Amino acid sequence: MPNKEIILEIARDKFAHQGIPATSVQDIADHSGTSKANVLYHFSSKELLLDAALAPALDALEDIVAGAQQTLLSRSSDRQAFVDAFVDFLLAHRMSVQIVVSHPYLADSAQSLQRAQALMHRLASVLADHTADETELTRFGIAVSGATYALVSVGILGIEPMDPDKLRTLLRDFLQSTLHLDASAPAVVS
Amino acid sequence: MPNKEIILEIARDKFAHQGIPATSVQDIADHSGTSKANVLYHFSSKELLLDAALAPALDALEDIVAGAQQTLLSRSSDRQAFVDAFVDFLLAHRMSVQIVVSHPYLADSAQSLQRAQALMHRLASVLADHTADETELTRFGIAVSGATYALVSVGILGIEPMDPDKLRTLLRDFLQSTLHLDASAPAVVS
DNA sequence: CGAGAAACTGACCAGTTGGTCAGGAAATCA
DNA sequence: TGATTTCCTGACCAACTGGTCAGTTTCTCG
Repeated sequence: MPNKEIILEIARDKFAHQGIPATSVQDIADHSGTSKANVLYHFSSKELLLDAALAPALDALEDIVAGAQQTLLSRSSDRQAFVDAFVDFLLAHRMSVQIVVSHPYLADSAQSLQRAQALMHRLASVLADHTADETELTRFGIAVSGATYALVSVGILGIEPMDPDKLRTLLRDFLQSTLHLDASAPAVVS
Repeated sequence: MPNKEIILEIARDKFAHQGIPATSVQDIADHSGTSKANVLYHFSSKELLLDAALAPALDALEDIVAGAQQTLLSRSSDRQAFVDAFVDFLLAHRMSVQIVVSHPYLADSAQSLQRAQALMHRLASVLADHTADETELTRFGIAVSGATYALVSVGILGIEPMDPDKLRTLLRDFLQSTLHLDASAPAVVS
């Protein structure tokens, strides 16, 4: 495994668990067993390091959004598939998701966070059936943020992380009901 | 209005919107129209400033938790009242709530954040009917975190803050359903 | 008025931040 | 082998961090 990937792994972990501003390049370097100068040699700046760390997750999210946009989620099976894909995404990229969600205020100081925000907005629009309805958007925000919380349950409540399978089921049920995607098939066409 | 209160107001706003580590005492001083030295004269340290800023919210939460613990939420009306009180709390102290929720990783570096964590844990226990059931705890986490998100909807999605009344209704409905407090009255006694 | 307390300030401190740079190892390739 | 590129480092920089302190202004109250 190349050293670069290790640094990214550590960076994700630190950014997620200590917050971006509280995580110094020095810090990441130390835990990666290298020097600060080397980290900056590979990634030029702290911001670009963050961008590199979040890139895989954002690419994955991009795919999900594109997929949802294509099917328009009109059929029940489409929506079912979407939720599954989204939950898989959350679990696969939990660190990155945690980073993005817990730093909304840094959106204009880091490109990747801005990109993430734009993606979420697009996804919300699709889910809200292109109406950009205020309530529906907020509901989506609740669902995503809440689901994210479950991922990092070590957070506020200080409880231990759950069993992955149990978590996956919980998230699926939660999203299904919150997004009103569980019932038969309410009107979706504009 | 005494200058001290202004500083606390600014501090809450800055801590909530920029994050605690990214908000310097200098920053707060500037926006309060005073000097850094004066801020530290009143609050001794950044940490104690944070404690002072969060105190009102934590006191209010303490009351809510104590109330819930007393009634044990066994009657439907009790639970109804709890949700109402909790939503009122969220709306009244949205800045403080945002601060606490978005800085779980600083829990051991600030007393008030630790206290907040303990309070949430207590509340979760009461809601989970003293069973400390893993799933139920996580569900509570989802609800609180998700509801909090709605408060700061300027966050990820970059949408405008909602009309307070609409928001209040949305939060109430959301909590009711997520906490399974809406139906008649499932068994609660141990 | 005048004394004492409270509020407030600029200058200063040691430590840390992100970032640069000249140069040393290590790998690659002829 | 030697030349070149890639990887990596310590030393250094200006800017900023939280915090201290000696001294000044402003308020309070007799």
